[in-house]
Amino acid sequence: MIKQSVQHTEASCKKARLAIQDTLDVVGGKWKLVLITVLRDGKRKFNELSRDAGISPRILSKELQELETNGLVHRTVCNTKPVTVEYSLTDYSETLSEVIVAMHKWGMAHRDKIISGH
Amino acid sequence: MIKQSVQHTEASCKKARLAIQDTLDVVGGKWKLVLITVLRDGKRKFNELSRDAGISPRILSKELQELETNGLVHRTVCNTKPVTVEYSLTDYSETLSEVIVAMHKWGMAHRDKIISGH
DNA sequence: GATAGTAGTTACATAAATGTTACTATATGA
DNA sequence: TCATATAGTAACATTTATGTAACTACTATC
Repeated sequence: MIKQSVQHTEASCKKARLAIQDTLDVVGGKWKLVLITVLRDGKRKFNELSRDAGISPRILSKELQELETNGLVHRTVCNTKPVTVEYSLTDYSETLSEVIVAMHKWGMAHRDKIISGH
Repeated sequence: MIKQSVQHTEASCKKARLAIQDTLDVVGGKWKLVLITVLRDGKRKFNELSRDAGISPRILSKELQELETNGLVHRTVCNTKPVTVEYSLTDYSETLSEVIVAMHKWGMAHRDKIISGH
């Protein structure tokens, strides 16, 4: 294996940090990735999400709006007796797969490491 | 390609969410991944990190302690004229590679998407 | 002895995130 | 008319994260 000589300017480093901060802005915080994980299992109604994720309506509403703004979640109003609203993942949210899988794997492995006592 | 029938209990979903929250606990927030990214470029002294990452000593100190606790960063006191302290990544921090690379890639792509107007 | 550099810490202040409770609006059926 | 269900929103409280400024302890050099 040959060690690549990577272009490594101060600017490129700054960009890397920005990219990571961008990702954290969109998907960081306590709930965003949790909601996405739940929705990967299938669409949910507002109250279902609230129950399934254990998140209060106020925060849920805010988080869903932000996810919608970033094109990750789609909101559908249904013509039901009392109006229901279904939230589902967009196709674009698929682009987050790698991130989610990587974080899932790492979280499991790290927990094992901690439990086994380093 | 065959669609796998994945074991998909409520418990396994809850675990997935926990794993992701674990990862966010260790590596989320405004600075942790930024510091790791900087340190991937090589070890730094305390003040260098403060300057390079644009983070105040108080927060830097706290973040470094947490990273050390989680086995991601190593702290070395050097026998220099005024004592200096070098911070570097541990071997264990390598396990975060996938997460970091995935977040880096996604952040860049998402920024491009936003700039190009969806 | 005074000054300056390194690595922090302390006390204080502010900002951001999250939580709790109660409420609105709409509609259905008892 | 009253109770119930859905999807939120509003007002308020609390907790957590982050920032700022000044300070300590140690040592070397002027």
